[in-house]
Amino acid sequence: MQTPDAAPVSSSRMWEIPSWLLTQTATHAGRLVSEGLAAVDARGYHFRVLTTLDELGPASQATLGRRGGIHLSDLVATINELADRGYVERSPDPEDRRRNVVTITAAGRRQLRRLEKQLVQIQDELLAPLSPEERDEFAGLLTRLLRHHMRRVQG
Amino acid sequence: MQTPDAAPVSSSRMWEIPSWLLTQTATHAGRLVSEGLAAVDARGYHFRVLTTLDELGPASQATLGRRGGIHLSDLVATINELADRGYVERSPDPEDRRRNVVTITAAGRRQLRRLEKQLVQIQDELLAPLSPEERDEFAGLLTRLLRHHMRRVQG
DNA sequence: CTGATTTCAGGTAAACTGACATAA
DNA sequence: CTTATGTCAGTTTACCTGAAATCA
Repeated sequence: MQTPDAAPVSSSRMWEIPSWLLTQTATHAGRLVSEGLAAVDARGYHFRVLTTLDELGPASQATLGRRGGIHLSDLVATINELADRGYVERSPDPEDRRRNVVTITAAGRRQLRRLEKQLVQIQDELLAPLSPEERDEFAGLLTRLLRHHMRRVQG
Repeated sequence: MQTPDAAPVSSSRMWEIPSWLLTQTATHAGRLVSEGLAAVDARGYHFRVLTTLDELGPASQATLGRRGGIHLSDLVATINELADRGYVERSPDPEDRRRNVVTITAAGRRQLRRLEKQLVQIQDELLAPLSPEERDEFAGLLTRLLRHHMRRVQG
């Protein structure tokens, strides 16, 4: 048979479009994160919730959602998963009976350490081709872009 | 009532994680692209297929999928959508009866120009906080990362 | 009343998996 | 036989919408 297309992937024009470069690279990053966290039975939302809890202390779900950048509707399922695994506890807030107070457990803190360890490794894999200086530049540029667009949508 | 969380969004620790910066920024980019292309009744896959067709000339769906970075299963629906709008034509390949030959139409080329125009504007919105030199740097870093990870998975 | 909190039911785009019939 | 192609059905992740019940 003939193989009329030798090039493995991607029309040359797409490489000139930053939004395409960005979303494609993010897809690979997402895969690395998913796989790395799945190795310790977790996913991205778990880290976001646990690290926010570790930083803030016990918090309501609404607060966790805002600080962790997770929609409240998704938070319900995430908290369910974390509670099933014994990493958080959900109890009613006596001071405001609408609220649940979510608390990280000792097992949750241990799991968070595992997630952090995985994430350090994942960053290294993600940024492998870049020098330390370039990694800083890259993070700096992303931070500026992200700050700019966060203000535009839901400041 | 009290507002115990003044900060609008995102635990400080997440800002130190490049993969998080990357995927979050890509989410904003994806939103800009989706909205911008929806304004001309299109989505991301449409541009990828049309620009690849414009660059390669008539091609089989398998070739389009490989060059456009789209799974064959998703290509079927994308070609259906583009054919419904009169932007491409799908006809059997006489030389290989398994294949369809997909051809861009004149209307398809006009639509592609519209998509390109939208995308230029979108890039400007996405990269607004960066100087021209920084935009080049940013694209260069992304290109190196993407090339590296494309080889790792499906070289 | 308004407004905040939690929950549930659903919808999206993009990437992906598996299966199948057809034909090279 | 194996391999390539096109099609269909379905999953996953992250993000997002809307509605409802509860309560401040």
